Amino acid sequence: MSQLADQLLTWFDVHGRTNLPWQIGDKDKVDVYHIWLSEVMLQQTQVSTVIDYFNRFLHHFPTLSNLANAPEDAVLAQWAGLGYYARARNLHKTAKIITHDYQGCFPQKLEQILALPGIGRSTAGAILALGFNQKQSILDGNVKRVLSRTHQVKGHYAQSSTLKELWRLAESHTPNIRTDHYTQAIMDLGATICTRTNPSCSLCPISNICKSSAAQTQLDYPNPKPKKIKPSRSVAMLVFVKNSQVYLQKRPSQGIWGGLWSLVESEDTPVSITQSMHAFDPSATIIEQLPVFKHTFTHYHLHIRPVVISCPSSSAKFHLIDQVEVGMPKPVSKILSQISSLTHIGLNEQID
DNA sequence: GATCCGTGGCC
DNA sequence: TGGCCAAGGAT
Repeated sequence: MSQLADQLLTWFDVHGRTNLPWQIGDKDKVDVYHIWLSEVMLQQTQVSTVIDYFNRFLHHFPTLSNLANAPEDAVLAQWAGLGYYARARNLHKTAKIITHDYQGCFPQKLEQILALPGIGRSTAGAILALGFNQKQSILDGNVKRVLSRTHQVKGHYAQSSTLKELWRLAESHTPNIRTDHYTQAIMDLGATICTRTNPSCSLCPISNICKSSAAQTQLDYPNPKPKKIKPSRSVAMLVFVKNSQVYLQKRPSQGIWGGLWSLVESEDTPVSITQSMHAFDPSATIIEQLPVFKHTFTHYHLHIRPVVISCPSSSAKFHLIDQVEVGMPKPVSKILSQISSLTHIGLNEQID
């Protein structure tokens, strides 16, 4: 066993996290469904954010079979607000595949798991290591940070040569025994000791073999990615209102907010807004313009102008604001919560 | 290899 | 305030 793994396992026995929701299973045995769900939720998402979503999701879909048989809208509704919605759609697809192709039992071979939608190399390794104690490696953000510091790996993560070297190191350190504990341990170290800013090297169990610690260059690793300017876009969101209800439409599965229900969008110009609202309902009239606000994605800023529009003669299908059982993007639910508080357009009045 | 894909917390 | 990025994967 590598010295790093040995010292990490010793540290884990005292300082490792053991109370995360997905670490607790019946009969002291983890549930692979829970491990898989947590790993997908944790992709590019911090533990503190995931915990509430994880518990609520499991409450709605207690078993993999429940998930497979649920409507996609119900799954997306539980994912709403968590972001990266392809994860939810792929999770649902994979649940169906496991139900139909694997008799409901999670496959235990790397090639089988890698073939499932939404599961890449690192998530596959995590499922096998944490769920089945197989000797498989992971390379998530924590492991990348720990290993790039320990071994002073040059280059940023987007470079394939850097990833290749980090994967080589990750596999070289993965022990034959207690792979489950080691996998949890190196993630715990990255999350609690070897943090991105202000790492606690004095408390680190592997500082004696860490090249960055010896050279006092911890903050130089991982090397930062060259930064890019985020472009800005503008859009008007049309809130069509009728009898205390709003109009929502399901977005295509491809692209931003795929599969979620959102407002009608228009180019943010008076002419375009007018055209769009009259195309929806010739008798539509603007009730109110709410303040423009900014929503920032990973790769661009979006300036949103909500326009509240009355369309009493529309025959489209509307939704009761407080009874939307589908997934909505964060800015849309934000707009609807503002609408709900507007007393002067009658939305807070109950109707029959 | 580069880009797309969400959101929230941190400093 | 705003840039940064977190238990990545798909194309």
